[in-house]
Amino acid sequence: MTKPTYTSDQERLARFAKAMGHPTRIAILNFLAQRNECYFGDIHDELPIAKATVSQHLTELKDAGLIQGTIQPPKVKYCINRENWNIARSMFSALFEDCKDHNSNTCCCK
Amino acid sequence: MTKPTYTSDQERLARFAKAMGHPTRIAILNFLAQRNECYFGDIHDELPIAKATVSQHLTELKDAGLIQGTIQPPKVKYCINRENWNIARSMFSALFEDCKDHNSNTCCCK
DNA sequence: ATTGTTGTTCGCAAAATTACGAACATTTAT
DNA sequence: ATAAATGTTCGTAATTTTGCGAACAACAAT
Repeated sequence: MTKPTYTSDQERLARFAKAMGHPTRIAILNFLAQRNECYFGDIHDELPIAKATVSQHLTELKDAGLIQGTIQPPKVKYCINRENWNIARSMFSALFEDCKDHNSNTCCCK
Repeated sequence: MTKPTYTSDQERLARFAKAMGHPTRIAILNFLAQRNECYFGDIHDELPIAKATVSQHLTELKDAGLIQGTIQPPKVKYCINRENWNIARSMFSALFEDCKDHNSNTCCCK
C-alpha cells in the first residue's frame, strides 16, 4: 500500500497559486498586468503597506516565477514574466476545464 | 496621501488562490474534477498523508468555497462546488487575460 | 565629499499553516 | 448491547508567513 505522491505539475500549480494567495500580491499582479511602467515606487504607492513588505511580496512573486525585476538605477523595474505567466494560465485553465468538461449530471453532490 | 486598499475582487481571488496553494489541495481538486465518486476515503487513499490532515485540507477548500461535502452515513461525499468553481475560473482567467491583451512591445522589462 | 533618492536586507514579533496521533461522534452490522 | 467502519475534532509541535522599522547598499547630482 504505497501512498501516491504529488506530480510535478501539481507542485508547480500549487506554487503559482500560493504566490497568488494574498490580496497584496493579486493587487501587484493586477497592476503589472495593466501597466507598461512599473517601478517599485509606483507599486508601493498603490499599496497600503510598508516598502519593506512590498519588497518581500515582490520577491515571492519573483521566486514563484510570475514576475521579473530589472535594475535601472536608481530604480527597479518590475513586470510580468511572460513565459511563466502563460504556463500558469494554461495550468489553471486546464484544471478548471477538467471539471467543466465531464458530465454534470453524474457529478457527486448534485 | 491616503493609501489604497484592496478590492473585494482582489480579496476573493486571493482567497481562491490561497486555497489552491498547496500540492495536497491541488491533488484533491484534480481528483474531484475528474471523478464522479468522491468519498473521503477515496480521496485519502490518493494522498500520502494522515486522514486528520486530509480532513483539514478539505475543510480549507470547503471554507474557500471550491468544494462542498455532504454526509452520506457512514461516509462523506465531496465534490466541486460548481457555482464558485465557475466564478474562480472567470476570475483567474480575467487576470491572466489582462496581461495577454495589452501590447507586448511596450511592456516593461522586455 | 555630501546629500538625496530608491529599494533591499536584517532582526524581530505575531499570527497562520501544516501535520500527526489520539480521542470522539455517528451510523451500520452483529 | 457491542463492535466495526468512517470521518471529524482536539491538542500539540514545528515551520512558514506576514509585517514593520532601522540599517544598509547603489547610484546621481551637487
